[in-house]
Amino acid sequence: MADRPAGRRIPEATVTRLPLYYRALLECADRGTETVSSERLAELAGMNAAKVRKDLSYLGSYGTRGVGYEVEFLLGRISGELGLTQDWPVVIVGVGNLGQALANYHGFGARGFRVEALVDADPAKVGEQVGELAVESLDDLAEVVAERGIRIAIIATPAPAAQEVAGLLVAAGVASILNFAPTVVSVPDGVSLRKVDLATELQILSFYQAEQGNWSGRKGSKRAPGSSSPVIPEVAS
Amino acid sequence: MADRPAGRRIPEATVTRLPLYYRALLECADRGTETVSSERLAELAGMNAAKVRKDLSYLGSYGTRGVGYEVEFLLGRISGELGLTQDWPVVIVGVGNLGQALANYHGFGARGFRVEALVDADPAKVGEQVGELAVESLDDLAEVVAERGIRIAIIATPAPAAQEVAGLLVAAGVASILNFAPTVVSVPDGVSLRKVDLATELQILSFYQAEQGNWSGRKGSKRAPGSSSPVIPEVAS
DNA sequence: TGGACTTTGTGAACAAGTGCACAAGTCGGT
DNA sequence: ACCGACTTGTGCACTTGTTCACAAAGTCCA
Ligand SMILES: NC(=O)c1ccc[n+]([C@@H]2O[C@H](COP(=O)([O-])OP(=O)(O)OC[C@H]3O[C@@H](n4cnc5c(N)ncnc54)[C@H](O)[C@@H]3O)[C@@H](O)[C@H]2O)c1
Ligand SMILES: NC(=O)c1ccc[n+]([C@@H]2O[C@H](COP(=O)([O-])OP(=O)(O)OC[C@H]3O[C@@H](n4cnc5c(N)ncnc54)[C@H](O)[C@@H]3O)[C@@H](O)[C@H]2O)c1
Repeated sequence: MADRPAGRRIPEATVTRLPLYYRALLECADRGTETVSSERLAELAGMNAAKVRKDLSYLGSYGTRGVGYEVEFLLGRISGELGLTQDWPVVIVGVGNLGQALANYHGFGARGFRVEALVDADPAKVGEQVGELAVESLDDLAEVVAERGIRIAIIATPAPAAQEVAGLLVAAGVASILNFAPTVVSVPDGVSLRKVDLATELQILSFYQAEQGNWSGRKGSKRAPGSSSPVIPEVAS
Repeated sequence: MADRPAGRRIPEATVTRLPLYYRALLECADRGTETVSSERLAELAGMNAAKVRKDLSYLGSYGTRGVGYEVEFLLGRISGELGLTQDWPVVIVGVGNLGQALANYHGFGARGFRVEALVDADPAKVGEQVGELAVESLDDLAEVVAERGIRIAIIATPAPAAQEVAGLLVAAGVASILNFAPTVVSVPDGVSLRKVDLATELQILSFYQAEQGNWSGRKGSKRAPGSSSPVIPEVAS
């Protein structure tokens, strides 16, 4: 009923699912669907209906009983909450194998982000053109970040450089970091850090693989084994 | 005390952390450290000591009070649990931007995995050499998987192809899939699925960014905002 | 207008995960 | 032997997340 979000705090688990709903809703919108039920949305997002409803309820009561949720409206609501009403400029530090793949990826734009700068420490790489951007020097990082109002950074350097780079980024004013280097990076309080670690993911899969056969039916649930956080909570330095 | 693991079931949250401890222990081993305390290990893994101890206790009681854990022994114990005593052959399906970066990545070998085959649907790509491997045809997927005893696959195709590819993989005998395509993929019971979604990660960061300033001190904890699961539990089809 | 049907929103039970705090071991020195 | 310093292992309280199940609210149609 409350048309106002009110002062609730959105649980962390819910936040991690909002992007999923967002994606599912975009699909609906593309198809021209006007409204979705929690059931349908759950199906599209690979989730269950009760969870969807509870999650959405944290944003306010925007559903209509007997009907469902208005796709366009909910999209606006979620993108507002996620801060996707604008395109965020992003800097990628470390333009190697992975950094280049990310730089060439055109899937970010559709999701609220724009790779705005590429930075590398290797003088041989600086000046090189990758897609529509030229690689800039690590020495100019602070300048690049400040001038273009960059708040979000992706670290794609080798592990040993990651912590140092993170420090530079924070000093330059970056407040959110996505780290691909397989190492623990700490950042001061007030900075968000998430990480993606391929080897870790594979190892988790490997664990359940090793359990093969006897994991199925675990706890009687139909839940697939590999789940939850590959991203560990990072504590302030 | 118990030298035997006994019949405990390792909690999911713990499983996702074992690779972290593993990595931290490898560092210790490299440095020649013989034993680590839970405190030290926690520091290296970006975790807290109590959690480390509790997690390790699920593997059995392998610490020595007053001393800590024997690095080599614990490494063996964890790699055993994670099934890393052998190198798992992995197939990458979709050799585009991302697939190539992954194929060229030499960080897997050090962590118990070996990219054994590259598969793509594009005839123009088939036969192309990427690193030490030649790209093979999607038509030969089943054969490739079967012949080389592949159990783990990485999907790096465009989103629309992901579900179909997953189906083929499962049919071919793959039991664990790591999906990079930003779409929900379902697999039958008995198959593990994890996903990595860049845009989702960035959106989560964006959420906390939007909250900037007022999230700090949330609940009085020092915890950085971006945490928990970017990987949602996938349910069997 | 009314009644059958659909779907939301949420309280409450349950399950999982986290962190504290401390007893119980272990060690090295005396 | 004993002591003091140190560190594990874990019971317990607490927090967070998930699921159920149902009343309330709305639609649709006759
Ligand atoms: N390539 C992959 O598929 C892949 C997969 C998983 C994880 N990773 C991780 O991602 C990171 C990058 O991997 P990669 O394969 O692209 O490595 P890479 O060696 O190809 O590229 C690293 C780049 O970082 C640059 N660099 C080094 N130190 C730097 C610094 N201090 N500041 C800025 N740039 C610096 C190097 O010049 C190089 O261009 C690594 O930590 C790797 O473990 C990569
Ligand atoms: N490139 C990135 O940095 C990046 C980042 C995040 C997510 N992703 C996701 O990873 C996936 C791959 O991205 P990309 O940039 O490498 O795309 P890409 O277009 O460069 O490569 C996709 C490859 O998959 C192949 N392919 C298409 N259909 C196939 C099928 N049915 N079977 C096997 N192969 C098939 C294509 O021939 C192509 O070689 C996409 O889903 C993308 O959204 C990519």
